[in-house]
Amino acid sequence: MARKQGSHSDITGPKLRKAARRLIAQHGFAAVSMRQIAAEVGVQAGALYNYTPDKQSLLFDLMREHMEELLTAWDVEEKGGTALERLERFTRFHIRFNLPRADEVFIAYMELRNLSPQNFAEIEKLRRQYEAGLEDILRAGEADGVFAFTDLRIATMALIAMLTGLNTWYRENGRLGVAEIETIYWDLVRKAVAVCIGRI
Amino acid sequence: MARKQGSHSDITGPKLRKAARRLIAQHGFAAVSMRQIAAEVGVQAGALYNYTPDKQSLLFDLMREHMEELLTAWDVEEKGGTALERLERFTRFHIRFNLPRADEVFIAYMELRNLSPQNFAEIEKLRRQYEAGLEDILRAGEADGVFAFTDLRIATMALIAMLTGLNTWYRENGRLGVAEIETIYWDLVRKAVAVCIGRI
DNA sequence: TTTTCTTATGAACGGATGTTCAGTTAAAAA
DNA sequence: TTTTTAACTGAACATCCGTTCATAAGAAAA
Repeated sequence: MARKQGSHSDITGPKLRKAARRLIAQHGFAAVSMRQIAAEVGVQAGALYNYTPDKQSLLFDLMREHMEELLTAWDVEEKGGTALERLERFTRFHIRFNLPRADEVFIAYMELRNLSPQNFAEIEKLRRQYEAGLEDILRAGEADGVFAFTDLRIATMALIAMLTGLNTWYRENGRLGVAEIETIYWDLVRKAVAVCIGRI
Repeated sequence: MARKQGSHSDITGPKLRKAARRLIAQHGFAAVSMRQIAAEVGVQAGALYNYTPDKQSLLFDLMREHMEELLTAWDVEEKGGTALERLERFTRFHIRFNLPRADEVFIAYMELRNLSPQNFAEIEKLRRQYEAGLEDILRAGEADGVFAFTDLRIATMALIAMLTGLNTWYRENGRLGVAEIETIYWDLVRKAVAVCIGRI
């Protein structure tokens, strides 16, 4: 036996990425074998090498793809308005983009250590680019006197960690819908960095 | 050759835990072999099985040990005072406890999926116990009218994610000392949940 | 239809994996 | 000192790993 009926790279390629994404998110990159992925695709292990030069590239491509989608989607968002409006837009965007991509986000955060040094550097660059988007907003707000925090870099990282942490406990069909969650988080984010006059 | 000079279970035991902690944090549980761990201990792979029944138990014991140390240390902290004082104590405790335990925290968050189902359930129980500590404080503060948030559970998870995220970027000998970081984070935490009167 | 290109198989490669165990030697107890 | 116990070796087990490749067969082009 050799080539199967109906087989086509436009079908097998996406199948491979999907299977790899799911299995790596569930068990971890190192714990998943090429044979397991091949089985989920419905193909022998050797066939995967028509689509990726090696296992490492498979992981790297998944992560780069995700990060580039993230940056592209953020680029498309409206950019103007007050710092407060921009921060709300970032918060809602981050949640709306990440929530339906549980596996991708999980991999992007958990499998960094399984990247080769140069691949790691490239992903890290993309990630810093995204963080810079939030940092710019916070900086602008501080200059305008509407935001107040002790340290810009820490505030940036703290907010991103808070938002991304959502992915660790959110489950579809849970108690709250995405729109509600967005609003709840926006409330926390806004207050954390907003200038606050009055009690406390 | 067999038993080595100076060998003793009181020495090799801790050495094993330390080596396992470091290697698993660096490369991931699945990516680290018993032979690698043994090499770092300075022993053959077979010798490790005097200290752990299998690889899975090694991971589980590391995680349980960490979680129990965390809960014990938190139990010892003072419990009284206003909700605001209690929240500050929790914030500073969390940072002070977790920062010097980068490897343990990393493992506790990243390797959950490599636990067997019953081991996972046990670790999850301990983690929820810790989260309940913060949740109680937030609930008390809300009842007293000093804290305000839309959803108690989300506020709890958001704050923990924000605090724990610190471990992903903090480096010893960095720009800021632990005391400063504590204060900066306490500022963010306090504002995020505090009742706020005035602008914004 | 015939030819060419794509997409797969399945066996094979060397090496790594977790774990077991009989045997050996150092340390502790008698 | 002799005996017992604790700690470790080194080889072996079956199995899995990522990757390569000659080969086969379906799909597309001629």
